[in-house]
Amino acid sequence: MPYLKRQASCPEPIDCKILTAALNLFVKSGYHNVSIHKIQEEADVSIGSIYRHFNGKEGVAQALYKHILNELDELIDDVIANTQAPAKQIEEIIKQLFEHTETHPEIISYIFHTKHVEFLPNEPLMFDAEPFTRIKNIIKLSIDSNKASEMELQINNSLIMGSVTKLIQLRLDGLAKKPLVESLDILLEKLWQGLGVDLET
Amino acid sequence: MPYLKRQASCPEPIDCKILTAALNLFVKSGYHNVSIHKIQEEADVSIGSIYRHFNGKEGVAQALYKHILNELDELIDDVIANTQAPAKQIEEIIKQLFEHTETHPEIISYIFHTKHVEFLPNEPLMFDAEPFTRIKNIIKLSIDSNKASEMELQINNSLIMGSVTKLIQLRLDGLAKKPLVESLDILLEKLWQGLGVDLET
DNA sequence: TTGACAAGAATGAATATTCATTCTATTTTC
DNA sequence: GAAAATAGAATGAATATTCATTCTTGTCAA
Repeated sequence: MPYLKRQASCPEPIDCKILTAALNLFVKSGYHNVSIHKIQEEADVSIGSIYRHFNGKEGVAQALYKHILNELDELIDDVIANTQAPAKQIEEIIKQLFEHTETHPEIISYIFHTKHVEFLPNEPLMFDAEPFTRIKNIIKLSIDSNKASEMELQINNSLIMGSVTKLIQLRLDGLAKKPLVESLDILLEKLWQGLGVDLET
Repeated sequence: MPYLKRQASCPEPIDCKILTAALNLFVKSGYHNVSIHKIQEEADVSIGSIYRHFNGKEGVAQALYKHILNELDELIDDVIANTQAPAKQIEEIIKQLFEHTETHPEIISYIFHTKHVEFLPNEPLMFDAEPFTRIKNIIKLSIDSNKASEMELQINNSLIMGSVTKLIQLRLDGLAKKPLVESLDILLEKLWQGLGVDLET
């Protein structure tokens, strides 16, 4: 099973094999271009097992989705636990995302480069999911927003998460030559400047 | 003898009917969830015609893609013809995109809310397509970039196009309550501020 | 003006294929 | 040895594509 943090243990359990295989295939070809049979082949398990564990293809995609959102949520927990100022928390979250783009591109791709609605119609839109609403809140806190309207909050959020998402996608598509962490400082400088945030480092 | 006016002649040409139907269906359900038969039904033409005109489902999607990229290209032509300063050109392009999001949401959605690689594997990545490389160039011109590195240009581009894309997607998903044009001024202010661009209006 | 004829556009039933799912047999685990 | 897990061949529903036929339109001879 793909973990953001932990290493998978030695005798890989069958459901982890399935999820790992599915993740790789989904990311490479897109959900609809991947058949159960391909997953079965790649994971080196039987079709029966896939049905027993996940009750079919959509079940696999859904389990993956929830698993990864969970890990993202834990990542945010960690950042919050170890960082004080909201603005610093945002910086750290972005940094972590950029790093994971290098070390776990499939996971990041499944989050940031996939249109889940097209195969998980019953899941809430991703940016309504827990980790992203939390990020939105931290952004709100990090910017002096006494008199900020709903609309302005949305713009701030779009500036930060929009540019981060765009960079991640460029990198995943091979259009960004260097690891994103190298862009981090410049990006943050421009972001905070645009948003009028003063950081007393 | 008085006679009823003939049915309005000039019936919509068949390939337009097909493209319009396909666009609506693709945007609503996603390419892979739309069958040729649904297109046939929605367009009120025969399956044979779809094959005659576009040689199948993928052909329809491809024709749509090229058609829409073309229109976007023309939009940029217009803006360039009527606006001097690059920064103003960018502003106008963003404004047009925001307006089109209200008046032609399907078209904008097909551009900004679709993963084309998953069904048009032979088309270049969208942000490598003509209109977007042109936008990238205008952005480059609009920002004093004598000493700007490749990386910095990419960050600038991500800030602008990333936030614009994000806002458009929010609006298309119904998560932005008001038309985006109302956000335009604030967005531009923050963008230029972040990018260090002075506008002598 | 009329009717015969040709060219090509449109039709949609029939076909071929793909692929998710089911089901029974087999193996493993405790 | 019972229960749980795994296997993968068989099934059939969904769906892309083909193609023989019908319809439309334009041309030209009588």
